[in-house]
Amino acid sequence: MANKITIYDIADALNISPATVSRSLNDHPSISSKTKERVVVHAKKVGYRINKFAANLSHQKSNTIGVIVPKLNSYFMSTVLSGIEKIANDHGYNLIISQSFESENKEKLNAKTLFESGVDALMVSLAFETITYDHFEAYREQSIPLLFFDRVQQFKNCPTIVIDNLQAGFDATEHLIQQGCNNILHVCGNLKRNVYLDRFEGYKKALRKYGLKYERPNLLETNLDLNDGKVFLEHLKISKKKFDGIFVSNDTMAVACMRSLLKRGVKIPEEIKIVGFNNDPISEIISPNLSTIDYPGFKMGKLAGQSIISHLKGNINIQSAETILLNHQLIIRESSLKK
Amino acid sequence: MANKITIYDIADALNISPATVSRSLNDHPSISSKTKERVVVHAKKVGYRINKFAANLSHQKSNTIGVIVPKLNSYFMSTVLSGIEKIANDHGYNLIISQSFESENKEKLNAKTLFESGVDALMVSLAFETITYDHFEAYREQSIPLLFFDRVQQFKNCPTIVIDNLQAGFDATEHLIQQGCNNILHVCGNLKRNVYLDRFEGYKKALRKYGLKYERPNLLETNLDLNDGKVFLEHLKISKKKFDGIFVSNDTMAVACMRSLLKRGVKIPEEIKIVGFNNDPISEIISPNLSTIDYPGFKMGKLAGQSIISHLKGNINIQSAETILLNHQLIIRESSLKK
DNA sequence: TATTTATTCGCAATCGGTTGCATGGATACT
DNA sequence: AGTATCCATGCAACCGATTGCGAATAAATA
Repeated sequence: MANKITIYDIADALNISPATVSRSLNDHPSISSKTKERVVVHAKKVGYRINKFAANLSHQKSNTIGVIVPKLNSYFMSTVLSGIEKIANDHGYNLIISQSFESENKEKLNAKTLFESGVDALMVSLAFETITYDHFEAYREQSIPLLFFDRVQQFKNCPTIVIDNLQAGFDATEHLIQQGCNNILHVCGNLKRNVYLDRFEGYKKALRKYGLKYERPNLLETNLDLNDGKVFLEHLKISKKKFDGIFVSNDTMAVACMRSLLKRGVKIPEEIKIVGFNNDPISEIISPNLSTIDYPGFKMGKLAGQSIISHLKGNINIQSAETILLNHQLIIRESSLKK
Repeated sequence: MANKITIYDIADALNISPATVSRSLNDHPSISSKTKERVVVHAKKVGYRINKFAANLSHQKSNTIGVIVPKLNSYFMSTVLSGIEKIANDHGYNLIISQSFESENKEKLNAKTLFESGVDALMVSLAFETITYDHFEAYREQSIPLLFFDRVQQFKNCPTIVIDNLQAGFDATEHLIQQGCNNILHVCGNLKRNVYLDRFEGYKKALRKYGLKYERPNLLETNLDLNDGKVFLEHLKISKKKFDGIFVSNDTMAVACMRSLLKRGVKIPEEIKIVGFNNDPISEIISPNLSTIDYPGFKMGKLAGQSIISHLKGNINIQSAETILLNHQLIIRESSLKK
C-alpha cells in the first residue's frame, strides 16, 4: 500500500510532538540524543520519507538549480552539463535542465518556469537569438544567484565563466598566419554572442598584427551546423577570393567545411589550412586531423557548479572573482601544418 | 525590492477571498468571467507569481519528471535527453536529470533523492553495474510512473523503450559474414545489461545460422571507452586467433579499435572488417567510414517522453504497449565492404 | 531546602495555494 | 407571491514540515 507516513504519524506513535520529530530528524541540538535515536529508528522502521513540498514551502528553498542551455546534445555542452551535475549532486542539489533551442522566446519561457519552480539558482548559456535580458530581472530582484557560462552577458554581481575567446581566436589565426596563410576566411556563429564576437575580434587582431587586411568577404556568419556545408561552398563561390586558410568557430562546422573541400578535391592542408574550435572527438578522428582550440568543458561545468554553490552557501570570498577565465589551448594537428 | 505577492495580497486589494483569486487564476468554471478578468489583470499588474511550493504541497504533484542516465555526455544519450526534454517541456513538465556514472550506488542515491523531490515520474537508463532493483520499489508502491529506456529491465506495468538489439546484432554480424568474414570478434559492453547481452545473442544467432562456431576468445567484454584500445590490442595478442571481422557494440569503441589497428598497419576493410553501433557522428567522419547500426536517439527520447506523459495524464490506451520497439537500421559504409 | 540554570520538548503560527461545502442573492417557474 | 434552481463567492480545513517562544522538568548552586 501507499505508505504516506508523516511526522505526525511518528509523533503519535512515539507520543511526542511533531516538532520534536522534525527536530530529531534534522539533528537539532536541543533534542536529547535518546529521543533522536528513538525517532530515527522508528522513522526508518516505518519507511518515513520527508515531503519536500512541505519542507520547501517552509524554508522557501528547493535545493534545486536551474540550467538553461541552447541545446544539450552537443559534445561540448553535454560535457559541461556533466560537470555541473556532478558538483551540484555532490552538494545535494538537483539540476533542472532545459533547452532554449537557440530561441530567445523559449529561453524566456524556461526562465519563467524555472523561476516559478523555485530554483535556488540559475545557470545560463545564452541562445543565439537573445538580445534582451529582462527575463532575468525576477531573479535579480529576489537576489537569486544567476550565473552565465560560455555564452555570457555581463551583469553586476553575476559571475561569468568563460575562456578568453579573443585570445583563442587570436592564437588560432596567428598560427595560420605563421603557417603561411595570408588570406584567411573566418567562419563564425551569431555575432550577437560574445563567444563568436570575441573570437572574431581575436581573428582581426591577429590580422592587424601581421599587417593583413580584413575585408567583408573574409567573414562568413553561419549557424555552425553540420549541414551548413552548402552555405560555405556558396560563399566560396560568390566571394571570388582565393582563401588559403580558414578559422572556423567550432569543430562541427570545421568538419563540414573540410568535407566540402575534400569532396571538391581541395587538398588540406596543402591548399587550404584549417583550424577549428572546441576539440571535439571528431577533430582527432577526421583525416587530416583537425587543429583546434581545446576548451575544457567538464572543468567549466565544475567551476560553474562550484561558483554557484559557494554563492548559495554564502561564501562571499568568491564574490571578488566575478569572472572566471579558463585556459584554452591551441592544439596543432595536420590540418593546419605547412608541409 | 523583493516582490513577494501572494493570492492573499490580491484578495485584499480586490476585496475578494483568496479562494476566488485562486480559482480565477486557474480558470475555474464557477467564477464569473468579470471577476476572473479583474483578478488576472491585477495579478499581472502587481507581478504576481505563483508559489509552486505551496501549489505542489496542495495537490501533491510537482510537474517534474526525474531522469537517471549513466552519463549524459555521450552523443547518443544527450540526443535522447534532448528528445525527452522537448516533449516534457512542451507539456509543462520540468526535467531533473542526474547521472549514475555507471555506479549502482549512485543510481540508488539518485533514485532516492528524486523520489523525495517528489517527481511525478521517473525515467531510467540503467548503469552497467546495477543488478538489484529495490531502489525502484518506492515508486512502484506509490504507483509513480516508471519507465526504462535503452538499458532496461522488465517490470510489470512499466513501459520500456528499446530497439531490437538482438536483431541489430544479428544484422551487423550477418552483414560481416556476407562480406566474407568467418572469424568474427565481438567487442561488447557489460553483459549484465540487456543491450549488450542482446546484441551478443544476435551475434551468436548469426554465427549459428551460417554454421560458424563461437568460442570464448571471440568475445571481448570492455567498458566501451575510447581509451580501451589497449585492452583490445592485448586481447588480439593473447587470443592467437586471426580475426577477419569485428562487431563492436558502440561506435566510440569501434573507433578506438580502428585506430589501434590502423596504427599497426592493419588494413581496413581488406584484412579486417568492422561494424560499430550507434551511428555517432564520428562513424561518418573516420576514415574508412564506419559501418554501423543507426539508433534513433532523439526519437527514442520523444517516445519515452510521450509514453510517460500519457501515463501521467491517465491515458490508459498506452498501457497495452508496454514495450515500444524502435526500428534500427544497418548502415553500410567502407569499413565492412568486401573489396 | 530554596533558587538559579540548563536541558528537553510542546504549542501554535507560518509558508501559500487548493478545494469541499455552505451561503446569499439572483433568476426562473408554478 | 412562494418556492425551486442556479450562479458566484466565501469559509475554513488541509497539504506536511519548520521554528520562535515559552513551559516543564532536571540538574546545579547557594
